[in-house]
Amino acid sequence: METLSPLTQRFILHFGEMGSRWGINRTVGQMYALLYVMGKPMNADEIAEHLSFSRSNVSMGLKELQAWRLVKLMHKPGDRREYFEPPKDIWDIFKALLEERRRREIEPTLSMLRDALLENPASEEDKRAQERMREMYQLIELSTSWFDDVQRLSPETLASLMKMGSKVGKLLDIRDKFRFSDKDEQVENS
Amino acid sequence: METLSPLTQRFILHFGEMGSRWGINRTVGQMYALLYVMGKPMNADEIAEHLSFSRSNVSMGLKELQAWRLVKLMHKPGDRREYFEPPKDIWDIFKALLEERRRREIEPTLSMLRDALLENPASEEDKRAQERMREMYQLIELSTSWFDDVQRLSPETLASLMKMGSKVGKLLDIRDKFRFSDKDEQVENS
DNA sequence: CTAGAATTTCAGTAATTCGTGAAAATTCAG
DNA sequence: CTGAATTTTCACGAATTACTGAAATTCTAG
Repeated sequence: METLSPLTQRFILHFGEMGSRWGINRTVGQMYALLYVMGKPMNADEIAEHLSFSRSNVSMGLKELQAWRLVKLMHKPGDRREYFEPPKDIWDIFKALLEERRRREIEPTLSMLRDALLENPASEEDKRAQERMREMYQLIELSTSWFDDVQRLSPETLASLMKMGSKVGKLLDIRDKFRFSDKDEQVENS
Repeated sequence: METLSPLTQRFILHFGEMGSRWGINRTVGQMYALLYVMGKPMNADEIAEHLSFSRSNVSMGLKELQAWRLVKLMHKPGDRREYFEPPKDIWDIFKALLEERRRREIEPTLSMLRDALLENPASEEDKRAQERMREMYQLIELSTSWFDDVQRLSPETLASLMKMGSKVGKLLDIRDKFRFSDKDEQVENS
């Protein structure tokens, strides 16, 4: 850690602290921050060296970062060791993060709700419970499938979409002018 | 817990398990699930009773849920105890969740990055580090301010936006056509 | 193949987080 | 005011999670 500039150190320490809030642990957060800020491939020993972690901890951490697809494994010619680096395009990082989070935090709930909704209610209490669950299911389903769709957009389109901000709402009005008299062509198709 | 139907129990237990992934703990997750699925205001003793938690744990948990704005405090006339219930509109829950998460998980990083970027680089290493930080800053800034904007939309607009999915991208093309021409005269030929 | 270089596994300890009960504080009806 | 009802605080043991070093495994140059 003393091998790094104060600026870099602060960055890394911050990611360590935040790590817990993000569902990864402190050391994994620091490892990611190091790789990100250095912006060049590093091997496990270098990481362990810079951060003064045990070699085995680094190994674990890198495995986790790979599971999150936040780092990629690569090799240098003539060097047997494995090198790691974050995706160069920050949008890829962003997407990986959202996607993985969805897989871990949303998907299991969705499938649990699906199951619960299939069951037939044994009581009035169950009926009402299922009603609540259905609301939840529909919202999650809607927002994740929206997310799927949007994720397929190119970074550029995505960026300009975001830059528009709430003006996107106004676009809906414009779009409505195109709607002519087609019945089911309203929201689903355009 | 035995006072609840099996269906409800499963729902609650699931939220307990997921709790950890969501950055809240098991018991808080269960408390929320109970309140959500019952769909009616409950007081702390009732919650402790149903879930067999200590009264003090329920008190802590409710405080945390309030901090997340996932439950509201209310009173029943002629009853001194405090009752809790989740917001009735599920969109409000959704927004509260996103907003709070942003406040806790994003905001601190944003401000750390702002600070780091103000500093003037002491070395080439710092220059490159700042460059990486700037990329990150811009992405986060862009997506959170977008989120701010979108959050202001009405639930209906938001819902139809989501239902459009990636077709929103196509709208951008339409919009571009307007940008380079006059106004509503374009409408007829599409 | 083999030897050593590189990585992973894992058992054990350290550190953190959780949940409880007892006690303190707050609230409000009378 | 008073005191009973209600809620909150907090220290402590229980449970979970994180990190390490040693040993095992995998890999590849020769």
